[in-house]
Amino acid sequence: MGERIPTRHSLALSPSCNHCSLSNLCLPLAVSDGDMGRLDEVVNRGAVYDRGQAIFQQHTPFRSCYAVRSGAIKTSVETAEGDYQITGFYLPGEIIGLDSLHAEEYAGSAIALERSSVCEIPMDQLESLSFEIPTLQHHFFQLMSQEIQNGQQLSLLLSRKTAEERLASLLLSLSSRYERRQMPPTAFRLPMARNDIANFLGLAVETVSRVLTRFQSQGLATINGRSVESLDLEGLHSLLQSPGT
Amino acid sequence: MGERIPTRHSLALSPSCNHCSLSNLCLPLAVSDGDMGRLDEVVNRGAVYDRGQAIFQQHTPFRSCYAVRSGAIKTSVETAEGDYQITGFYLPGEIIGLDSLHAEEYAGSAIALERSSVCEIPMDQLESLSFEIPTLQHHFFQLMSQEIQNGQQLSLLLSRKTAEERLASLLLSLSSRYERRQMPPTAFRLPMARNDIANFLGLAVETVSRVLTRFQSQGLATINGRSVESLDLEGLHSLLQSPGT
DNA sequence: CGTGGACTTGATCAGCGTCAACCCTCGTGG
DNA sequence: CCACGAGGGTTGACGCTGATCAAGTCCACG
Repeated sequence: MGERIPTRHSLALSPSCNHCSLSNLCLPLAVSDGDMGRLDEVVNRGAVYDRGQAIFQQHTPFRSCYAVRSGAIKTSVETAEGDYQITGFYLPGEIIGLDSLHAEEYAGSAIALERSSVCEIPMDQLESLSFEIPTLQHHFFQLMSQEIQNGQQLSLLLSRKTAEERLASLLLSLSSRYERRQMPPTAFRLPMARNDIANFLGLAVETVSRVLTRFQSQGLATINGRSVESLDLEGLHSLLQSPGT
Repeated sequence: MGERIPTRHSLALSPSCNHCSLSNLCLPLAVSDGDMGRLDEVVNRGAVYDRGQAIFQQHTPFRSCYAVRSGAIKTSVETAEGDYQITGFYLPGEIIGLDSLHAEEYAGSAIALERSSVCEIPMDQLESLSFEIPTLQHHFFQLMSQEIQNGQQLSLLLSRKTAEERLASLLLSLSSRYERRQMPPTAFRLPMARNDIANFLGLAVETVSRVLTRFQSQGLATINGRSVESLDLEGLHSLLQSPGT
């Protein structure tokens, strides 16, 4: 259990953001080579979390955002009334915690879906740094506004789409994100449980299960537990066109 | 139609953000008196839009965010497939357009729900200015992360709440926001049509109508068209407690 | 005073949630 | 090595919430 296993892809020991294999997805893409040293001083690289462990928890003091380095993370918010909503799934190169920047406490929790490593970005230091590196401030504005848009897309999906469309959207989103990470877009492992998918998409677990088997029988994908194969990207896309107009 | 009517509350001619009656809600709260002049140079104050007019439109070149000065604004996104989702209602002192900061084009549209005036904030200038005024950059980070959280709350509402809970949430949100603006929290006018409410909350217009009349018959509010009176804040709040635990 | 859009009300219907049973997989321990 | 149990996943039957369709009313406007 507590054994130390080197993270795969040998990410673990990379001494600088500069040499990280994710440098074209992550913060480094906003920082010139000359300023990279400054970034390295601020970022704490490579903490590892096991499946189920929390990177941070709602209502604890806010310190840092985190860049996902390997694995996969889910973020969620919980209301006083006990409703629980997963707000996103994050893959390597993506940043979590941006929704808490304005507060003293984390606005939500982040849990590792599988053994994952993350890089800590202490935000007080980063904020100072971004006074000196204009492109960095600009990049954070971009990241956050992108995050707002993702939320809007999610809202749209939750209020207007059918169960099939929701699942199709999720599969296509994962597919394209894996593709950007040089991984096969039509065959991958789902890092999250059916439960998580259901919660994220605002459906019941049973519905998720049913729709996925329906996809299977329609030849849109081969799905076995968490493994997805031969995704029919075209077919899924055509599900999203509402028959309007 | 083209007649010039002075905006109410005599906001129209205020020469500086400093003297604006919204200065404790809007950008000025992040700027010291000494720096206020710099802010004034950047902000274009007081353009007026009639009901139905667009402050900006999706897919047009992004230039500026806008602070609502009087009236009320709705923002929305439209997908390629023709789905249309209202993403928020904005009251005086609130900022619109933050979701587009990262892009060349506006990610959504903003439409005046009633005759409204807004102050334009050209973002290239503001971004430069925020290098020099640390509290301003910080404030924008805060605004944006608040906006992300609003989106998460909306997602939660759309995926977990019943029609009654959604309406109750909206009424309570408006109520508390009016209160912060020194207006009565239990009696106000709804600036938006039933259609807009329905779209925003992911319901059919008919459902909105039915639920509102049900509220009325339960004594939770007196609702007549767009006028809301004697809101029972306690009662509405108790609707939100899911009977869990 | 008349017209069109916003709003309400009623009847019907279906998508998806809920409840319940079952299965499959994998890790644990005898 | 196998038995067991627990958690995740699938499948089926049923009912409810809210969408849809269809009239009808109210109101603001010209």
